[in-house]
Amino acid sequence: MQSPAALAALYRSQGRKITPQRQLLFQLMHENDRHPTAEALFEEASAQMPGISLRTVYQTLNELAEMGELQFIDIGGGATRFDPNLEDHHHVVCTDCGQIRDVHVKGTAALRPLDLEDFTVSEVGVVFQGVCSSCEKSRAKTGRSAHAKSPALQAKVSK
Amino acid sequence: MQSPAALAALYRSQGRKITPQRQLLFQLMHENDRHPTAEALFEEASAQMPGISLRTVYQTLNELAEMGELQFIDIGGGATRFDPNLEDHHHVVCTDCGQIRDVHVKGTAALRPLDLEDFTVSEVGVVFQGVCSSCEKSRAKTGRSAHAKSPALQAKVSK
DNA sequence: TTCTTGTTAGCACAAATTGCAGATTAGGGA
DNA sequence: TCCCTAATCTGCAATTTGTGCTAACAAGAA
Repeated sequence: MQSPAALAALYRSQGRKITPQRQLLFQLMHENDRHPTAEALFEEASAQMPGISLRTVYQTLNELAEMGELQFIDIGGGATRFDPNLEDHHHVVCTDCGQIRDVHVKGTAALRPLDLEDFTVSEVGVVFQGVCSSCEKSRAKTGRSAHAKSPALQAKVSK
Repeated sequence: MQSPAALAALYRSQGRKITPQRQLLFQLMHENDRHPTAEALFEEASAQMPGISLRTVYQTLNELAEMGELQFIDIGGGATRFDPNLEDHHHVVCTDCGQIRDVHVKGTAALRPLDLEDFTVSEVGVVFQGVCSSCEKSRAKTGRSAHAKSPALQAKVSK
């Protein structure tokens, strides 16, 4: 997404108001590359602006998504996460801790869906699943294997 | 996933019981390639076995997933969908109606994540987004554009 | 038949997100 | 600067999706 200032200008140009809540959220999102959930962002925001409503966070995220300034990513695991990175990129998910990282991927242009008729493809998303190094380490210690469970259980694990 | 008969044998070999509810669900899942949600499957099942519990559907799906007989897919849009197709395949999502289709994809082996250190990749998933032909048609008629909205709204749209 | 163990059904409950309505406030205009 | 009004924010109820718990059940073993 764009800088907080640019977003403010964009908002103003659409007759929307620049409230302190929005400014704070623009700021927090702009400097965040960890794909937080609405809840997580709400907590960060609350620290700086006690009293801000979770409802407002959701509302602002939805606005920004509609304006194309961020995208939602939903790779399993309960809550929707948002991604302010507008570059052409993809994601890596640790099946152990649920962490999501951005990656640039080479070779996506060569991907060819076979037997796909009657469908106009506009976008391609690639998700790599695996284990991050810190989970790898703790797994080696405890000797436990990946705890892939039901969707909801994964959600809990990923917190 | 395997045939209903094979599943029954597998269940039996694990000391699990073959109840009428399970038999019905095996059947329905086996012949379904539309990636239904638990709710959708519940409705199909209810038609043939009034009184079956949604709880039982969830339970059976979770069992099968644990046994590796089906996988959950979560491509945004509210409810988790399940996929009885165990072959190496990927998915196509219509951003208009939410329909999910299976596709085989050529070129995944050549995908290379760049700048990805400290991570052991074990699986790669590819999702193509676009518009299916029937949505394309109705869109042409009504002249409306894709209604990509908030995650929850997409969920509703996809029903 | 009776016991044992795995299952089902149903309801309460939890998490994530939205709908609604009344209280507030940003910002343009007098 | 002050005022007015549409846009916002908040809090809470409601919704959706899925799980925990437990009493009633069912089927095979003893």
